[in-house]
Amino acid sequence: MAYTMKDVAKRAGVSVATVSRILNGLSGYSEETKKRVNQVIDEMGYQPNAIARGLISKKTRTLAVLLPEVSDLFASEVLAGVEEEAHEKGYSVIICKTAKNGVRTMKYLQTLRENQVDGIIFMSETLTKEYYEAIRKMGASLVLVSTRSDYDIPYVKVDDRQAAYDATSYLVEKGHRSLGMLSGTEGDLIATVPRVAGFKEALCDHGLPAEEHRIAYGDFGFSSGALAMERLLRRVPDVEAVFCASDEMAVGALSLLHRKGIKVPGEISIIGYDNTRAAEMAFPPLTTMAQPLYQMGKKAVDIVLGHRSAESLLLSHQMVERETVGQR
Amino acid sequence: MAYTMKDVAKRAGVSVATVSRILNGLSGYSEETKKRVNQVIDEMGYQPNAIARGLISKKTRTLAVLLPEVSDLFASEVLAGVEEEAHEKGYSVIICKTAKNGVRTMKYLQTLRENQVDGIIFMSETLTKEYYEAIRKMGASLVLVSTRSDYDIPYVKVDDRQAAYDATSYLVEKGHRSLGMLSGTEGDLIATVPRVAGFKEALCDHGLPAEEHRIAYGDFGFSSGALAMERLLRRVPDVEAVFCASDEMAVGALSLLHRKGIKVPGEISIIGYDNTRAAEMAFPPLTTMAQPLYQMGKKAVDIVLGHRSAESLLLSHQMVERETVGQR
DNA sequence: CTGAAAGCGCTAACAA
DNA sequence: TTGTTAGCGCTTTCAG
Repeated sequence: MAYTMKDVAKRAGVSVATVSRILNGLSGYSEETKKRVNQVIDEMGYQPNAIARGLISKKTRTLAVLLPEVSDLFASEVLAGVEEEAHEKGYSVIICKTAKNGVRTMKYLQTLRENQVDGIIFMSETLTKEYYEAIRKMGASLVLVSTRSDYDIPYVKVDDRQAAYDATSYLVEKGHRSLGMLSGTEGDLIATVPRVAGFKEALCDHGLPAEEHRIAYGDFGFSSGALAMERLLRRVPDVEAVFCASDEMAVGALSLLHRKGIKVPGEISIIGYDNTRAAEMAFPPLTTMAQPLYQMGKKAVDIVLGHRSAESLLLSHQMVERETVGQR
Repeated sequence: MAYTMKDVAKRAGVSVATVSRILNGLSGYSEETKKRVNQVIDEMGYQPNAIARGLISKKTRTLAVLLPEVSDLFASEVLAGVEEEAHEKGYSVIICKTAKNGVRTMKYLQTLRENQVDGIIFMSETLTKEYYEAIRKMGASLVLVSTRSDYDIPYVKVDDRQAAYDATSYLVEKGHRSLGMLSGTEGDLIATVPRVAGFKEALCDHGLPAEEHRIAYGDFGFSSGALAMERLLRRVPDVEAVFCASDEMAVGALSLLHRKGIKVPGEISIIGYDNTRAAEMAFPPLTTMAQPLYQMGKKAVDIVLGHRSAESLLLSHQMVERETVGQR
């Protein structure tokens, strides 16, 4: 059995109250007793029990991250940022895979409540009313990452419409005139609609055709990227450059193009989105519209801990030029 | 303020002991009171407080995973398995990035002790005496993933030497005679030495040259793969097939080969290790020696929870044939 | 400057 | 079948 505060108190010849004060840096003891108590603590190798502390303080110094999928390049990059910042601030982080499943998510929310987590970081999904209510009731603070909601909840994300607009414009500036897009899940209000809007808007503003058939939908994944690219090729045989809604889809497209013997960027230019590790590992290295994923994770923690006045953050996107976009 | 058991007891006209019994499925109450209490619980939306429960039971139903890096294809795949199995068993999982740093690791271990985690899953690193002692003192159960130690601690991993042996033999069977290896960090007892040994052994058994200069060391990462491949090419210009100690290094090699205009598998065959997502996303899709990463995560949880009698598990590796190895 | 004592919300003897 | 009560290890008044 590990030592308790009582043991320390007894051995140091003081009361537990005094030990507690010293441990918590409060006032109310002499330098002398402090020294003595600290010495005893070292001798005994005493460590406070965070559970007991949490029972009283109602604070557990624990955060939870809810994400659709753990083994996902996008998510794990953000997660890395969360872990780092939380660690620096002295918090632990619990991971919860929602699998975009309502029942599973609610079950997690219940566990989190029982475990009294202090804050929740909710990623890449729509916050339903049910989720929102559950979180509100448990009294945890909340921040959204890469999504937003109608409720007044702080979020940290990139301006997707603008980023898509900029990526598309970049392609146009490189001289491409027949553009196409490999989009994410059709109808996805969070990650698809704004990007499609940005894509079309950029084309319109540049006086280029923006018909619906220039957009091939997928699901953000690698295979869907290859499939969507194939469809796009059929529908727009003269396509010169393609904006992809995720790096994974872009890499899928690259793969298909390789297979067909179509040169990138020689014949077709490809631009990705996210700047996950997949982008640097692609061949040729993928030019992409970067989201500051790691930073987003760190900022989310700052916000959820209230160090950043619960303000939403629109982080800036950035073009990362590698080798899949050519000049025409 | 959320309701407590006392509130429920009062409202249902029973004692807290009875409520507790009902909640924990113990015996000692009539069907009638059970019904009434449960109804009150629903009405009030009462939820037990796991912190208070943990204070008494000394069990928190929380597991921790210690890994060198969060945003790593290998680690996140294992992590996904851990999360899934833990969730099924009703446990939460805390992530701790060690960054292969002793101070950081010890700090985490202290936090974990204060938070009374029930079990620790320690991944891909050497368990130092210091770590071991700390974990033993806190009384958490422990399991090693993708590593092992001199202490008698259960582990779940693949037989690296054998897997490397098999991968190399596969290359030989395909008719390749001048082989090379892109290895991980030189001297790494866990992930490098056994694989190098397996590689050499296979070559010897097949009567092929296995000189040290056929092995180029890197650090398991993408860039180091490209660099190592370049070195290997200089040292063994006629190399026909290369066994890589990780998929990332293999993809790095692929990248360099593309750049040099060397055809894979036409001129050189490449085989990876791990079967992470990088393998399927590579071009050409990477043939690789798969480790059952997700399964390893799940098994680790089973072991650490004692559902598997603290037995070590040597999971079987498996060749995943894709398109980077040719017949000669 | 220090200690006694009352909880935090729950479990588990021990009684009844 | 039920209730009473003594803690779990700690924080925090309130006295001294």
